[in-house]
Amino acid sequence: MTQPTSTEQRRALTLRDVSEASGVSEMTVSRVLRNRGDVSPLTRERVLQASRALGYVPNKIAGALASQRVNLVGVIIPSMSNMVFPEVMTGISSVLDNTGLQPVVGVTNYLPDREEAVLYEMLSWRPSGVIIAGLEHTAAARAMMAQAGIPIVEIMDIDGQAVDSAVGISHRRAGRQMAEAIIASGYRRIAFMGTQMPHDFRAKKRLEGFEEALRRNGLALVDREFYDGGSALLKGREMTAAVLRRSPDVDFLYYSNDMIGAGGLLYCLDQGIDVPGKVGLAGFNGVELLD
Amino acid sequence: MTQPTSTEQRRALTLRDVSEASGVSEMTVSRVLRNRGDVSPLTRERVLQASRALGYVPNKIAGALASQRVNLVGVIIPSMSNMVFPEVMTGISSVLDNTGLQPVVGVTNYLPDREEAVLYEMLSWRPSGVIIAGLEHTAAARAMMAQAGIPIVEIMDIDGQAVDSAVGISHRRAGRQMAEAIIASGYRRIAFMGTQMPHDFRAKKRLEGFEEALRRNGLALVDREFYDGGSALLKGREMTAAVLRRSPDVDFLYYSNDMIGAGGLLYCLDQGIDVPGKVGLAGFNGVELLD
DNA sequence: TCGGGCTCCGTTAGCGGTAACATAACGCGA
DNA sequence: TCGCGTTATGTTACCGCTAACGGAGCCCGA
Repeated sequence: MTQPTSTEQRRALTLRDVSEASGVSEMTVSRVLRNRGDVSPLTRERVLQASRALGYVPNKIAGALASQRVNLVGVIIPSMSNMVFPEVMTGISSVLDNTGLQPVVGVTNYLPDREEAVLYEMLSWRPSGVIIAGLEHTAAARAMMAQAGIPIVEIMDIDGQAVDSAVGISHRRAGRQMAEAIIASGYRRIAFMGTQMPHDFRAKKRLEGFEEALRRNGLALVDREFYDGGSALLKGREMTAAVLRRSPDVDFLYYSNDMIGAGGLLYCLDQGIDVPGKVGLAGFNGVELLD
Repeated sequence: MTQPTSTEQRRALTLRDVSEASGVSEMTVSRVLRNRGDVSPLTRERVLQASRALGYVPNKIAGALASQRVNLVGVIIPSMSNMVFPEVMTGISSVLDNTGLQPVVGVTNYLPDREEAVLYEMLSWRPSGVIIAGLEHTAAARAMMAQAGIPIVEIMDIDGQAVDSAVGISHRRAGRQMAEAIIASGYRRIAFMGTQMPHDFRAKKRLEGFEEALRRNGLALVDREFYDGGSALLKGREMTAAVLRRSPDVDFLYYSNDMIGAGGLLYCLDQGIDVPGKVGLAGFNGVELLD
C-alpha cells in the first residue's frame, strides 16, 4: 500500500507515535502499557487514550529483545487427531492462564526428524520453557534441550531417561495392568488392534507391557491388526471385521485407542454380537469404556 | 545456574560466539546460516562446523526485529475438540509447508472477548498474516485486523462481510440442503440435537438454514436438545435417549456434529432401533454418514 | 599493464523496545 | 531556609541480528 487512507496508515505505529500523541517520552508510554513503575494517574490516562485512539499494538519482538524475556512456552506433541493431545493442550492452557505465559504448539506427526526441526524453530524464539511429549528424541534434539538453559518438561511418559524433568504415567505398566484386568475377567483369546506408527513409543510400550503380562500368564495374542491414516472410527470397523473373520474364536478385542475402539463397538452392535458376553472390548485413553 | 558445566554454558550463544570460533565476521556467519549472499564454500563449511559444534540456535527475535520480517501466520480457531479444526489445521500446515511460513494457533473457546485477546497477542508478534475462523468479531478485533496492514483471511464461513478476504462455505445453505435431502427421503418428524454455544455462529446459521427449509415445506422441528461440555460421544447417547423418550414418534435425528451423531447411532444400535428404517440419522462434518 | 567487473567479506547504522541510571519537581521536618 | 527523601519523568546504552553499502583481492581482455 503506497497510498495511505483514512483507515490504513502508511507505516507501522511505534511507541514514538504514541509518545508524540500524548506528549510524554517513549519510556513513560512503555511504563504505562506494561503497568510498571510509577506514573501519575493523569499521565497514565492520557497515554492510554492516545494509544487506544491510534490503535497501537505493542511490538513484542522489540520488547522481548530488549528485556530478554519471552512469555511463551513451546509445547511439542505428535498429533492433533488423537483426542488425548487436544485434551492435554486444554490442561496446559488452563494451568498457564494465570501465569502470563502463553503456549505455542508444534506438531511432529510422530516423526523424530520433524520433532527436531520443530524444536529448533521453537528454541529460536527463545521461549521461557518447553513441554514436549515423550522421552525419545534425536541426539541433536536432546543436545539442544540440554543447552537451551530453560526448563524442559517431558510429559506423558516416564519409562526412560529425561533431559530435565518428566511427568506422566508408565505406559508399560498401564499395558500390564490392562492385560491383567482382562485376564482376571476370564478372557483368554485376545486380539490387538492399533496404529502402525513406528515412532509412537507410548503405544509401543503399552503393547509391550500388555504382551509381557500375557506371557507371564501363559498366554499370547491370538491375532493383531495395524492401520495408518484414515478415519479412526471407520478403521476400527474395518479392522474389527477383518479380525473377527480371520479369527472367529477370539473373545476379547484390545484397541490401542478409543476411537478405533468405538468403531469396533459400532461394528459389533451392528452385527448383533453380544458385548461383553461373547466378545469383550477395551481401549486406551478413556473416551468411553463399556464392558 | 551460576556454575557453568561442560554441557551447560554460562550465557546464551550469539552470532559473535560463532564468528569468533570460525574466524569470520558476524555478518558472514549470518549469511551462511540464512543461505543468503555469496559466501565461499570453504568459509561456509567452517562456519557451519563451528555453529554445529557450539550448538548455536539463531535468535529469531533479533532477526525479525532487524529484518522486519516474521515467518509466522496466526491461525485463530474456536476449539480443538471439534474434529473439524484439527483437520483445518492439517490443511493449513500442508499448504504452508512449502512457503517457509509457520502457523501459530490460538484457541478462543467460542468467546468473542477471548478472540480479541488472542488476536491482540498475535498481532503483537507481527505475523505475516492471520487466518481466523468466522466473520463475527468484536469491533476492536475488526479494527485491529484492518489496521494491521497484513493479509487477513476469514475461513469457514462466507455468510457475511469480510475484513479483508473470506473463503469457505455458506452454512445457511448447507443447512437448507441438508433439510431438503432429509425431506426428500420421506422423513417428516425431525428432531435436532446440538451444542448450546451462543457464539458458534456457523452451527447457528446451519440450524437457521435448516429450519428455514423445513418451514418452506410446511414442517417444523418436532423436538430439540442442546448440550455443552462433556464427551461428545456420551452426550450423543444421552441426548438421543432423552429425545426418543420425550418424542417417541420422531423419524429423523439431525445432529449438529458427527461425534454426537456417532453417540446417537451407538445408542440406537444398542436399543435395537432400525436405522435408517424406523429412524434416520444425519450429522454435519462427515466423519461418517450411514443412512 | 591497466581498468573494470566480478566474488567475497567487513563496517555501519539501525530495528522498537526496555533496564538502569539520571534528573527535575515537590513536600516536609529541622 | 536548607537539605534530603519521594515521586514522576527523561536519557542513555544496549538486546542480537540484518540491510545497505563499501572495499579488498582477483581474473581477464584490451
